[in-house]
Parts: sequence; C-alpha cells; structure tokens
Amino acid sequence: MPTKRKYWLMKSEPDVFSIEALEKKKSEGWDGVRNYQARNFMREMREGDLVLFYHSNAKPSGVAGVATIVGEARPDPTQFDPKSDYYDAGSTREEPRWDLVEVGFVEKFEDVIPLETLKADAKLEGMLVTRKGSRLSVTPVEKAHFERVLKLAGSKTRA
DNA sequence: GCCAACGTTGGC
DNA sequence: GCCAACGTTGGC
Repeated sequence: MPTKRKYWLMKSEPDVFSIEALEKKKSEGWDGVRNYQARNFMREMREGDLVLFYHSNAKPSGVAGVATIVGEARPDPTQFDPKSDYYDAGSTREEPRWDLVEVGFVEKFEDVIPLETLKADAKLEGMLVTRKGSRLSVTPVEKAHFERVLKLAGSKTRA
C-alpha cells in the first residue's frame, strides 16, 4: 500500500525559474532552498506528491500551475560550489546542510490565480500562503485547498 | 522603492 | 541563552 499522496506549494520568482521554464525542461532540481523549515518539508516529499507552482515577485504573484515530485530529497550540489549564489561555506559533503527535490511538470494554468483571489476565497481560509507576511518558500497544502485551487484554475488535473 | 515580517548572526 | 543588528523575502 503506497503512502498517501501529499500536497505542497513551492514559490519561485519567475525571472529565476518559471512554470514555462519547467514545461520546457520537463523536470528540474529545485535547488537554492536555504531555510531549514522549507528544507524539512522537502525531506517529507515523496514521489507522486503534487505541488502548486507559485510565482512570487511577479505581476501578479500567484499560482501558475502544477508540478509533481519525481525525485526525493538529495543533497543540493550548489551548496558546495563557491561560484554559486547558493554556496554555503559551512556545509560539507560528509554532512550536507541543504537538499533539493526533483520536480516534474504537470500543467501550466491558462491564467495565474492571483494571491488576491486566493485571499478572497472563503474556501481557502487558513491556507499558509495567504497569511500576511508569509515568507516560507515551501509549505504543505491541505487536500481540500489544493482541489479548490485546481477548480479556480479550471484545471483537469486530479488531486 | 518601501517596508513588514521574520530568520540568522554574533556580542555579551 | 538573550536580544539587537542585520539580511532576506516578497507584497504592494
């Protein structure tokens, strides 16, 4: 019996990496996460989990599509690379501090669901990304909230 | 560009 | 271990 699928939201600035870029590449290592809480959530991710792909610092910011976990947590190689923006001199190969997961493309929404819409939707009350000042780039999402966002997007993806 | 939120760092 | 200073995120 496989473990029950879980649901997540992951933020990315579209100037850095967008849903369009993921569509083109099919899958991508989600590197650069340098927050322990976000890292710990990534470690809980399992193949087949679904992800709301969120565009932050965008016009408008909001959910741009759906992704899925195709590879579970492993050390993020950028932490060892002195030339990388994500280099962490305090991390060693013996005891890596940061992980990434491999994320696969599922769907790009016809229109981004803006944060404003999420906040205004009574059915999404309590969703972490709608909380004022929420900066965490990886958060768990309740199944009901995930399904609601799919519905708002007119998505055919089945949660 | 501003600034609120909040995680991290470092002095003590 | 406390907490002020600092840096970053991210909406607006």
